[in-house]
Amino acid sequence: MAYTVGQVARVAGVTVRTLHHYDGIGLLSPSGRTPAGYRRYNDADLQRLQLVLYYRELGFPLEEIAAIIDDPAADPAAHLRRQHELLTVRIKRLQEMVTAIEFAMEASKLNIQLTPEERFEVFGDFEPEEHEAEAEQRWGDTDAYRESNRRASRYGRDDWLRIKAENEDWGRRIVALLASGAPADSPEAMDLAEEHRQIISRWFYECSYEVHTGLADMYMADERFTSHYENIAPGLAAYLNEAIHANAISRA
Amino acid sequence: MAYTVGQVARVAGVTVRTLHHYDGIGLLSPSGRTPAGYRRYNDADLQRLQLVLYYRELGFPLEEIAAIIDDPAADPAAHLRRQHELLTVRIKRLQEMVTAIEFAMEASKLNIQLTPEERFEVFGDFEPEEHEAEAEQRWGDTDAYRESNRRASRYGRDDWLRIKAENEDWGRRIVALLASGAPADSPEAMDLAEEHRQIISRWFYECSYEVHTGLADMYMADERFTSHYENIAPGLAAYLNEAIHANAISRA
DNA sequence: CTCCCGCCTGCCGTTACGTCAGGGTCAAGC
DNA sequence: GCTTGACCCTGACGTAACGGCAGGCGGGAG
Repeated sequence: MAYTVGQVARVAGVTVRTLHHYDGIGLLSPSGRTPAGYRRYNDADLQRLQLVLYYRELGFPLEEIAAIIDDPAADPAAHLRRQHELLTVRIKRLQEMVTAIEFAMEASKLNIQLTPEERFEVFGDFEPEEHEAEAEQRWGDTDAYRESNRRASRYGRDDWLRIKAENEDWGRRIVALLASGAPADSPEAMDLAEEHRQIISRWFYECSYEVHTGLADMYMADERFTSHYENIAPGLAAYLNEAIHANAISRA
Repeated sequence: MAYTVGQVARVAGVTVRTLHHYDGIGLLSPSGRTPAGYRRYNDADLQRLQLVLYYRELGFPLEEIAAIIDDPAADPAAHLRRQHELLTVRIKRLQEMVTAIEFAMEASKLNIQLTPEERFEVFGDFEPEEHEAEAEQRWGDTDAYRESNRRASRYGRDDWLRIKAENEDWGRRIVALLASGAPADSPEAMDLAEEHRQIISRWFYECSYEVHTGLADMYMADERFTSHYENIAPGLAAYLNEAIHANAISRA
């Protein structure tokens, strides 16, 4: 029913010094002391310690942990639910890192060179939530968006490598075409626009000509997309936009 | 091809100060400087940074990370394999925490009270590896051991709750019997011994009478087991041992 | 009564940065 | 050519979460 520091430390897998520290900062003070001044922990203290350790494992600073635990509006069950949720989020994050590693392993086997952005995708501050929120706002709750998400979540590393390879191949060809001076409404340019549409259809969602031109206009309106294409080759964004429109008109 | 601190920081999701720090301690010094003294990072630096961040995420101290990365006997592929392995270990650990949480949620729903040991199972220093290594040494590569492991790995929280409940029920009854003064070779004691054998058979592995008596002797020889039973009630370990032997003889 | 282990309270050390302070740099715009 | 704002530099001190040690009391086994 009552435990000394050493016993608590052993069963909880922490050091005595840690318990002293938690006592010192008021995060976990034992419910009592012996006449000699020895700390005595009871079951309630252990329960609290368990909460502390879980939240600590999840990366919270101790001060915040104190606030969370002392929140009067949180019963034990609420903590369990919360920790469960946080744990699954962390696991998901680590699994993303695993797929990133697997991706890199595949890429290195195939001698594909990763860009810095790809390298740090899992760390970078592109903030998937932000991204996703923006995409949702922009795309709305359209069928295409949901379809894309549904399909994308099914792809494995091999698929992504294929997509990447296809995309890079296509990119090289349109850059070459732009450099060659062929106009954006030339048959070659329109063919590449058509190919772009089919890549999207094959891998992400059914992309009609109408949807395709809408996509092209969005590319132009969104600085993030234009800068992406402009970085590949200056003038490419506008060139692609024009080619997509020409293609849609000629095939309609 | 060459990046400033700020650019590197943004893409890698760290602060500029962190890069300064890594430079300061020699963990990651940029390959060059501009005439004005600005740090210039190239692709190789970014690659190294990526390694650093992965190992950091995995909880390694920076000094150790430097040693790992500068290990001449580790090519990029080896790092990928290593990180992959470490990540899966961490994921497994977190998943154990999840099952522990789920276990606690179930237990709290059913109003079952957890013991401190159970509470800290996932943290405690019982060191599963140590445990497992010992069990393997002790049990050898027996069929029973493998069977037990195979079955145990299939159980979910509900199963464990059932096992726990059954076990506690059995425990209460044998403690009561011991307290009642019934001798260890009384029919009641032998019935409880038989029940013990069947619990093991049902949940873990086929437990013959011979195996059962062997198990009982091992309990007696192993201080960890005896102290477990002695903690429940003094004299219980020896009582159970005797009852199991009596039961095996009478049914043989 | 002694011995050894466990507990106590300072107090300084360490890791991995955060956070200014004080001062140069660079590209853009007037 | 000059300003301006964003970006870079080097100290230097601060912080969180303990680790580790010193110096001293407590307590039960022999």
